[in-house]
Amino acid sequence: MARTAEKLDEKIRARNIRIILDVATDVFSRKGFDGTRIAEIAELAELPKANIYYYFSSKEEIYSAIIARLISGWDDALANIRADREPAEAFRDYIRAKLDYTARHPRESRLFASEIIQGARFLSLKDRRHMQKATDERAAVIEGWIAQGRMAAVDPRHLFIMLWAATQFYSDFEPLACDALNRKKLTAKDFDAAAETIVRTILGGIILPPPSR
Amino acid sequence: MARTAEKLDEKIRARNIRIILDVATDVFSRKGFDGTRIAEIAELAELPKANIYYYFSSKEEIYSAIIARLISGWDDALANIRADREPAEAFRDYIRAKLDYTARHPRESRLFASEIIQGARFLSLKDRRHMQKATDERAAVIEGWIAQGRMAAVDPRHLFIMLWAATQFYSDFEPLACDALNRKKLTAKDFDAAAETIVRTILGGIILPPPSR
DNA sequence: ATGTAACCTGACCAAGTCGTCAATTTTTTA
DNA sequence: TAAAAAATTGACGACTTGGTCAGGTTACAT
Repeated sequence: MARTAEKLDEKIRARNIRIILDVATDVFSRKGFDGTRIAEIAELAELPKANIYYYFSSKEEIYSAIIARLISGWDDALANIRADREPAEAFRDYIRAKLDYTARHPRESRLFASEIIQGARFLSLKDRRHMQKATDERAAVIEGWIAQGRMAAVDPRHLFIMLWAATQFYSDFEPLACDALNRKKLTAKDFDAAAETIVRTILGGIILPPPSR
Repeated sequence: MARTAEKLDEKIRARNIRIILDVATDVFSRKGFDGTRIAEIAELAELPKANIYYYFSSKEEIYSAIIARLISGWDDALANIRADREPAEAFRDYIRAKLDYTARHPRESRLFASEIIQGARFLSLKDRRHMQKATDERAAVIEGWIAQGRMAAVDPRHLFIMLWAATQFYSDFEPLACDALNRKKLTAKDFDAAAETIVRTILGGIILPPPSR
């Protein structure tokens, strides 16, 4: 019967596709699109190379599948920027959520970064539009806060870029972050300190008012 | 005579090497190390491929030469962080200098970023130590400012990471920046607005004090 | 049991890759 | 101008790559 067939079908397909995407994420994030060999993905997935091509018709298809999968992850963090929230708390939660996500998914983060650096060749127009729309909406929220006098009048789009950049950095450029912090590897504590610094700097600035009197 | 020989030697050698490094920077920055074909470098340099190998013994040698060349560029921006300066002005000038450099050398910036993302495979230990030392020295300056009560007590190393990340972003992730700002291409005005936003946000924070009274 | 659809895979290919080399031309020196 | 040094280059070879395919096996419905 079709139902049972589909079920097993799902099981084997789903399992293999999951494994392939999983190890492919790892390799792509370390070697980039061109540096990645299908043979290496096959090896790590413990499948013959031809079997990879049974599920995916090309290297690009695997790559695109990974990108499409990870974009939605950022939406959750962005959801913190809502008009009905207190700006300070919204930004704090956003920064923490974004850092948390990037700390938990460094490979996806790096893969995406390397894709953008090389010109966003495989980032679908749909995904780009989705991200643009998300940015537009949050920018509107921030402009509302500014109009209400609850925030300084900064360009919300550049502000987003700043936050995105600061949070991504720790995963994307981990070797640089390690050097800057004198670490062999980044720990959860380092991500906490990063959140602390970013939140404090963004919210309050770093320059103290001159001593009163 | 040796002097004359060296002179012409310099001319032809220097010229070809300059051309090769120049076009190689372009290709490497767009395609990454593995994606770059020596044949393409040769074509753009208008030299036969074998001639490239007359000056460089491998693809890696070209790549490393480029990296070594660009690191010194950042030192100039960092020079703004000096103990004898007013913190606010020092940071403003640093941010502007860094953004200016990255706007003028986007290819080098991207090449470096892609090198780091892929694990800093070819970044020499010497270069890494150099960057670490530069960070250490500026961190000490900032700690001095904090001790003097001229700055909020933020972790200077995370602060540097923030500034580095925010300034690099516009070149490294230009497609994302374009999407976020609704642009086809970034202009000098956009870099000005970026500097304005970063400086204002970092220095003063974005949260206004509650209206007095 | 048996037919069928899904799944698996070793062997293969055409296209491209980096890097080499021997032979030639150009430039410099004496 | 002749010898030497530097620069140039077409052709080539060993190797790797993404992708194909025909023929096999496994899982399942009936």
